[in-house]
Amino acid sequence: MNEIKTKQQYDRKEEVPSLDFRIINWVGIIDQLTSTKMRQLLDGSDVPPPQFVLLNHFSHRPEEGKTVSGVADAMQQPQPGITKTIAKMLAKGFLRAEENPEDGRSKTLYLTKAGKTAHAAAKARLEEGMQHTFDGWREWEKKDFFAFLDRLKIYLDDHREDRLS
Amino acid sequence: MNEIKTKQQYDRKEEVPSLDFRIINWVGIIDQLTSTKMRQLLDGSDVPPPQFVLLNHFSHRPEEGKTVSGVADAMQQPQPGITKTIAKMLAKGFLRAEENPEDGRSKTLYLTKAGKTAHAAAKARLEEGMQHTFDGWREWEKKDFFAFLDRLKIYLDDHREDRLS
DNA sequence: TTGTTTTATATTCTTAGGAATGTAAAATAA
DNA sequence: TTATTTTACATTCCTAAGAATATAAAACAA
Repeated sequence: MNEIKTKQQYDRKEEVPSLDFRIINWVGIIDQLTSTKMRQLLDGSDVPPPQFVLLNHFSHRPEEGKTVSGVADAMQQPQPGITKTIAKMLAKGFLRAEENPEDGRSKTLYLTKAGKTAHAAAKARLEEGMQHTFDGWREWEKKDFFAFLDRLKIYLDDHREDRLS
Repeated sequence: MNEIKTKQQYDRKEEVPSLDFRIINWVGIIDQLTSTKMRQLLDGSDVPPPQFVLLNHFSHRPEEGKTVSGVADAMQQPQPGITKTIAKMLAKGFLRAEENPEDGRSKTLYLTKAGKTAHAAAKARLEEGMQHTFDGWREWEKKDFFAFLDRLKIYLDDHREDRLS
């Protein structure tokens, strides 16, 4: 991305994208592939992928209540989408909402027993289906890989200008 | 993903996902962030992200014609979505379709001059907007990072069962 | 206190993606 | 040759995600 290319180079028959570009591109492809896999693995369960992602989030420190906008921010997604997913999860009883007596606008969301159960079942399916993904990887390789991902994520996170609602 | 956890461990207050899971998860977050950035950078241009991705593909060996299903396969996306995106690109003149005299079912798609121009403009916007993403990275780090991504991608690619249409 | 701004969430609209299915041409089988 | 299957692409329907906006409560300012 930060290479300056001459017109000459652009005109080559086969254009080779920069490493920067390819990294971003590969991340997109991997996300595509894992999302597809995840959808297949969760197919037929009562937890579609968007809800699994939220269940995942709620499982992290489950005793703490979360707000819609808090979840939206953590998920780095626009609030309206989160509202809709949460509405479905409330309807299914995976979450429960508590009115906030201090502030009539907001409500606090908690994972229910049913939500925990659904999450565990979905997670088991995914773990089962993806257990061989990193076969052959050394532990340090996974750590190094994750460190690269984290470094990139932190940069992108720090430099995004949306700061969702 | 391939760690076997005891019930005991699952019941801890704060559940720490395995490294495998976190890698997949981080990829998803990075894709989310870069997609958002890309959408913002291309906003107002005549090339929305899905079309940019295809223009990118067509720019690679532009002299070779491509078929709808060939593109769908390369993009690892279902064919109907590709058909729709290509229809828009044909309408805008970014692509041109040639009948195949040998086979009345298929058609061959080529990038037009207008398509090349649109692609170059969109690419310049993206490069401009993302040029600092890898500031501070050594070349070997990017190479190592890409190698990890590629290794994971190859595994996922080899083990997907969809084999789109 | 009244008017304005900010904050939390909900609703609506549009586009994109995926699943299922349809159509028509080509390949294959009987 | 005729029937069946396969292949390439198109269409339809549904869910999801993003943009814009609405509503309503709280905080703040005059």
